[in-house]
Amino acid sequence: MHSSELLKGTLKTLVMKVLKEEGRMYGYELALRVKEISEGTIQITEGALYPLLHALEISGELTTEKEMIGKRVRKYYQLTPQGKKATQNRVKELEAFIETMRIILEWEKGKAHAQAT
Amino acid sequence: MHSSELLKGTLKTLVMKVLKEEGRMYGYELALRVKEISEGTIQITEGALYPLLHALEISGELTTEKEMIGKRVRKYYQLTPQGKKATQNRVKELEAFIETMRIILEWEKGKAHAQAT
DNA sequence: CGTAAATACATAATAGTCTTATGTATATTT
DNA sequence: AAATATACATAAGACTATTATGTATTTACG
Repeated sequence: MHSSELLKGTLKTLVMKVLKEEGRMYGYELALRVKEISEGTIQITEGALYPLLHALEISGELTTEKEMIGKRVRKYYQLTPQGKKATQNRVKELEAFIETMRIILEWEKGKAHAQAT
Repeated sequence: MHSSELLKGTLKTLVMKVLKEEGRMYGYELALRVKEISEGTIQITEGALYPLLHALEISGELTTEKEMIGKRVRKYYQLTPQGKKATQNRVKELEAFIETMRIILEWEKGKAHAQAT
């Protein structure tokens, strides 16, 4: 289980990335999938997930559809074209950030590091 | 320049890591070094840096020494043994988290990914 | 020489993001 | 029958960073 403070700032990107790959998901499913892919190390809490999804809907990055499963409402989310573009940009940004993190974590005083070109 | 929200949660680890490598630094120097190593993409603001250093001092992870440079006070920071251990743990945690991020970013629906063993 | 930029510290107000707690309700497992 | 899982939602609170503000010295530039 990763320290939760590390998740800050990356959660939105993760959710959007998974949604982009899956195409269409409901909230609970999304949380389970992230947990599964991360091998149990990332558990999205409901208090983080639902407000995040609502915010993405308001900003036009995803649309929702309600479905009745028995007597229960299930809310499916799907990225809009705008949301897909935003996801791509966010993913690129996160990849670049991760690369920077690696450079710093591998950095040692006085040692020059090779650069990927 | 990385989106600042990504920095949340990783800043403390970065600062401690750099301090561990350098051994002894003052705040301004630390901010410049991080900027330098990250090739300008991470700029620690003063409002984040100084409170962070103060908090690390209070929790016993670093000690400070004041030096007069001309008429100006300069405050040097140095990790305590406890701080060095904490840094190692944090670095390991961040590395594991980064690995998880990579797994998710590389994950595509229906594609199984090889695992490092 | 005077002004801007850099050096060097610090803190307060504010914003953003997540956790924890709470609430509701149905479905499944033990 | 009770506990757990499913499935949504929101409010209170904590934490972390930004932006703004403040002070003061030193260096660079025109």
